[in-house]
Amino acid sequence: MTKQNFFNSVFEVVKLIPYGRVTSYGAIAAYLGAKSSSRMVGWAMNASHGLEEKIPAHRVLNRNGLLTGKMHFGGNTMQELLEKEGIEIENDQVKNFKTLFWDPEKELMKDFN
DNA sequence: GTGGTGACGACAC
DNA sequence: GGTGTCGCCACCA
Repeated sequence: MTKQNFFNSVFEVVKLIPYGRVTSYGAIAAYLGAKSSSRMVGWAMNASHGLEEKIPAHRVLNRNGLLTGKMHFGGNTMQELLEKEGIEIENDQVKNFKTLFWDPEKELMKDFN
């Protein structure tokens, strides 16, 4: 629980995203208590590039389930990774996003109970 | 210390 | 409903 920095906390949450599930920047931001600062989540993802830790940033999408950051993965890497996990992508957007959506606050709180 | 920037979100038009 | 604008806060130059 090295909550040294904001984006470090983001990594902790992102790494908790289960296989074949996705979440949104806003959800993570809200979990960290800064839903208004969803940009910071994306900024944290930017830092995940050079990290040794394997951050499944491809599972983090924007509020619409759109693969906003696929360009940062390089081409369609992000989409291929999601499809490899059984997630259907259509027009750079996750199908059944509402179903595959993984809310950290909800899921983690359920785990505590 | 100040200013600019950003893988977003919400609201206004 | 699509587009434009503001806000939000951490990080870098």
